[in-house]
Amino acid sequence: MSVRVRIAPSPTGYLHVGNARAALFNWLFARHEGGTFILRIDDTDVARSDPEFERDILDGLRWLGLDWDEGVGVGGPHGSYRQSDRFDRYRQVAEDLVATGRAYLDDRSPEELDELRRRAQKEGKHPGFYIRRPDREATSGVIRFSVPQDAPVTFDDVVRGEMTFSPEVVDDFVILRSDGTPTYHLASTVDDVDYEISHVVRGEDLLSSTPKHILLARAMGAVPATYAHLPLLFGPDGKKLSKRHGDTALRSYREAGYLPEAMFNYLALLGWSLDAETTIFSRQAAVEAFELSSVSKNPAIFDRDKLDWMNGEYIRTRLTTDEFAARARPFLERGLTRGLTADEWARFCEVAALVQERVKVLSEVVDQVRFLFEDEIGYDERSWSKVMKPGAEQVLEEAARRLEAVDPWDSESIEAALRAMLADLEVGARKGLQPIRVAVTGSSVSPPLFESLAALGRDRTLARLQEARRRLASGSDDTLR
RNA sequence: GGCCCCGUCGUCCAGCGGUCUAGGACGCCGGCCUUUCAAGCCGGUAACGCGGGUUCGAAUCCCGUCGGGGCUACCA
Repeated sequence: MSVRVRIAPSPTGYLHVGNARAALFNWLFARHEGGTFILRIDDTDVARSDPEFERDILDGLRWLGLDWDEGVGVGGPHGSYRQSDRFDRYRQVAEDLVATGRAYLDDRSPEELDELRRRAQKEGKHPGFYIRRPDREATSGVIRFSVPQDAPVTFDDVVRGEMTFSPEVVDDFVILRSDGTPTYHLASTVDDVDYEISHVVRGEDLLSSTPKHILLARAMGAVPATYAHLPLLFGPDGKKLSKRHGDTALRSYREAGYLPEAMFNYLALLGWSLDAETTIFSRQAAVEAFELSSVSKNPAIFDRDKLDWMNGEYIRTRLTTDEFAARARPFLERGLTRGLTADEWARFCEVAALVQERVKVLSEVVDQVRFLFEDEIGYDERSWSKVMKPGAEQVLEEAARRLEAVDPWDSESIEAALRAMLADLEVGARKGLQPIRVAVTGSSVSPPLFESLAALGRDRTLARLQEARRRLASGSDDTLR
């Protein structure tokens, strides 16, 4: 039997990293098995669904490199892959189930239902214990699936092993709302059956719903899919990853300048490993090694620190300097809130290699090179007070004098001139170079000095040394930032 | 409350009865390198929740316990 898996996000929010990971595992499984990866949009919640979210989901999956073979955006042999287009089909299934006695119309009020739940709770039973087919016949209301009470539901979960649920804890769940729209359980299961999904690979939060899906599929006369429940993703507090934890939208990582390759690699490691040693691996290597059955059962905490490290690793070892510069450019221009001129772009490219090994995310680039593009740099107060000690004035003056004469204006000549100055003044590199760094870049932290000056250009360098000296002389703090 | 899942360093992952004085990665700490910051290199810190079994032998199997989590809607 060929493998057909799907990811079925509901467009009620931006693509969540948890869903992205579920998509990733489905994709890995499909690619490893030579199967089919399907994208379906579960928009049965018409009120909360929004096309913007659907677009975000598609963009996010593409960004991660998870291409799908069938589904929204690419089509396929099953017609629409959007559930809102299939409401008639779901309604038909629900009605058929009623006709064959496997489901029933229920017009009990919320109050009556609540009462039944309370009673069950009080008796220490499952809340749905008393919510079964009532004696009276209804002619309107919701349609509930009638859970057969004669046998437990057993299935073999690929990651968790054999699961058994006794029928009294599976409630007679609603499959069709009173307004005629299907619930998730119905729509999802009908689609899994209709689209011949072989494996349902999803989050563990749906583990307890699985008996419902199996029962429904069987009632439709189908063989239920094989199920595999992935461990959940937690925030640092050990709770299911949610908005409270900050960035749960994949797009925010994309916008912060994480590389899709790094994100892919990191996500793959949450609940799976290629082997005992390997941390960094390619998509291809992951596809080759992936086994659904070796997915971990433990929930995983999303660790931003490790992601940051990994992204830095990808930036500095998997990207050529040209690639880095090109990928950094949009982030740089956004940070600067303007486009770069050809001259400025060249200036950036001069120091790109040095910046490349210093950033963890692309959005940090602008902080490293802002001094190259903005004249009003201001001075970081702490940096200033740390280096502008007695003797700094002399260093700045001397540096200016010597830099004026440097020819050609490149990092080698600049370094030679400044090192000669250090020797003549008999000051160490730390003491002699830091004031220059702060004067020119505004901060005691910057890319290497000589290359920075070379990229900045002689005129700007001299002007900044001049400005720093003026400020030093006046004792003014008007340029502090 | 009911049902279900999970339990190895702070975090992620390895370990599938002996090779474990428990391995890798992030983080953290220290050192080296060094014009700052990074990076790099070297070294270190740190875990089998607890209690019973089973077994010649358990991180690995079983039971209990404790802890964490999920579900419990006319959301998905």
